[in-house]
Amino acid sequence: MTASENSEALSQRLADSGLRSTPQREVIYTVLMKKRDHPTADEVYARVKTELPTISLATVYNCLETLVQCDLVRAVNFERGPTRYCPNLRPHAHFHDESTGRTHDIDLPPTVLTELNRILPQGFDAKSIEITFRGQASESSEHRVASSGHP
Amino acid sequence: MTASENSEALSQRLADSGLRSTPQREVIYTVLMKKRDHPTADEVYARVKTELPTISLATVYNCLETLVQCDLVRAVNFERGPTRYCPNLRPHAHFHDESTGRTHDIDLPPTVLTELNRILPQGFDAKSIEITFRGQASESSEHRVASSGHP
DNA sequence: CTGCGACTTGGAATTATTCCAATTATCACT
DNA sequence: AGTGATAATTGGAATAATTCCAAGTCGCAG
Repeated sequence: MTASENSEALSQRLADSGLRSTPQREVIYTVLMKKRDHPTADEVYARVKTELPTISLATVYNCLETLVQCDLVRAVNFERGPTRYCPNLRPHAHFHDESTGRTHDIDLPPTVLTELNRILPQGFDAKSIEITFRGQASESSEHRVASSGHP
Repeated sequence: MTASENSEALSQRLADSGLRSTPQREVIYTVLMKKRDHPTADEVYARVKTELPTISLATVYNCLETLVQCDLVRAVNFERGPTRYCPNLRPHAHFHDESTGRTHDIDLPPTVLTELNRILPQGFDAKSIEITFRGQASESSEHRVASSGHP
């Protein structure tokens, strides 16, 4: 997918929600797509500033929230720390490597999702499931999945 | 399990970690066991104060952290909001009811856990898994599982 | 009974995020 | 092109949750 295709998809999605495509939203989305490493709002702010030096942190928060609303980005919360943002839209879990602090995306087979929904007692209707593994990932696993994280 | 048994278990666990059993720790643990509704630190603070009026919020945070370290309590983080605390030690997921704000514990069959571990690529070794459902729970599900939450 | 380390306390500091009021940009329509 | 109306951005102040820190207290080993 090319950059302009992304941008197209972005403005389309925004338009669908009755929202405008702005330079700020575009750059923020591009930044997320370019380095898919679950950055915090602060980190996004730092990266975006090289391209839009006058952008404000408030705008970064606003735009990220907007992207989340449009289902273009997922907000991810690990224990305590700040919210992180992830442009991977396929159903996936997160593996949080406790020794490196990095976060890896783990694809979720649909069978697992249906299996999980089965454990819900009657009357519970889940709209979304969030799964987080915590542990260690070996050196060699480094390049096996979409990944990366906060150094 | 009686109150004194709980207290016994508590001081035992603490001792195992080379820590002392203190009134503050005991009351906080008791409070969590009595109303198992995933309270925040603030809520715990409020409840504990009726018994120990001079306790400080810092101590509540310290003690909760201690209990988490000793594996007597689990810290639970839903998106953004403050950390909540849960004395249910059996493997379980959380169901977050978006309309009431309540949190329900959902028991996890061991088969599901092994299934989940199977989706991890080689080299990933998970020490823990956290699962959160988000959605709606119907009226009738109210009393089917251990539950409750922030009103 | 005394000293040492563990524990608690209050308040200050930090961090992440949200709020708000004032601009600025963009669109729809003339 | 001009003009409102509406949406978006901005900076700074405000809030919320948590952590930090220095001082005081407690309890047990010697």
